[in-house]
Amino acid sequence: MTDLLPVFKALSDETRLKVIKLLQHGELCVCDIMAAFDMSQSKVSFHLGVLKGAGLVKKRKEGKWMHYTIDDTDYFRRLLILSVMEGLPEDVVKSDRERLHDFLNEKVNATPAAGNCCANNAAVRGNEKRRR
Amino acid sequence: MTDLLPVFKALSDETRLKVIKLLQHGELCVCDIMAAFDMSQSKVSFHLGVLKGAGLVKKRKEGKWMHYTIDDTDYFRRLLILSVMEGLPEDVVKSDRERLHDFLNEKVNATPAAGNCCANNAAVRGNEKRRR
DNA sequence: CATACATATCAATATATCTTGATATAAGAT
DNA sequence: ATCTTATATCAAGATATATTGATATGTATG
Repeated sequence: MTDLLPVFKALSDETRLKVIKLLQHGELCVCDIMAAFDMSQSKVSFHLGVLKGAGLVKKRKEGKWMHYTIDDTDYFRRLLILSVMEGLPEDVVKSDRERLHDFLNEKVNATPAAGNCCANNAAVRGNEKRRR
Repeated sequence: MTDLLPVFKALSDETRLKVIKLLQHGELCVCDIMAAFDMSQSKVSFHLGVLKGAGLVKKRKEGKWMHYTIDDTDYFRRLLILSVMEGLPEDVVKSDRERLHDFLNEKVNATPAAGNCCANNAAVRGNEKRRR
């Protein structure tokens, strides 16, 4: 088994636990997560980087986008992931899932001419502040 | 299940993982752990406090001594503890177990007149420095 | 009761981790 | 080619956590 410490460190942050929970139902790209949590881009990237470093998520590049998923190749990590899914009550991420849902809808409907993920979405330009 | 975060936080420190590992074969008092790791008293107390706060160990008072053990009442924690026991290779704590072993021997043999745990042991008075 | 001992706690400092805002890079679109 | 978009990375500041040395508390011992 690999080094335990980085895995536990990666799991010892509320934001990252919520990111894991959000990934429960499948792949999301960075801007989906930004929209869901109304969180700045660098913050999201940072936390995804930590999760990646601990082998808890993996990424897949597709054009401009980077898609993240739960990495369930290792048994120990999968077990931890499972306990996060089980242990974090769904209502902790309720509003986040709602924002995500809305955002994904806009993506489908309102996408302009070409394949822009979120150009038309205000939550995208790192503006947690502006919105509050 | 209880709050995950404090549990993962408690596990995200090398010293505490080693303390858990050291407790694998049963109860130890604070000064045993001090001797094993050649570590200051307040440092040991601090880390035991964090583990206690996360429900990963429990304590039992006996006279002047405080004995700590793995707390295996909760299923999720027990599982994590198990992965620490399995995941931390034994040689990470090899020299610590040796020091512990020596210390426990001294305790049995050289204990003066009355029930002093470690009055006669140099490792006891918080002197990591002096020994190196 | 005065003293030694085992442990806990506290204040100050040191260190690690997160957050923010800015800039860099790479892929598409125009 | 140039501009826009998506993401990563970096430096600076903010916050959290760990370490140290000192003091406090409870318990036995002389």
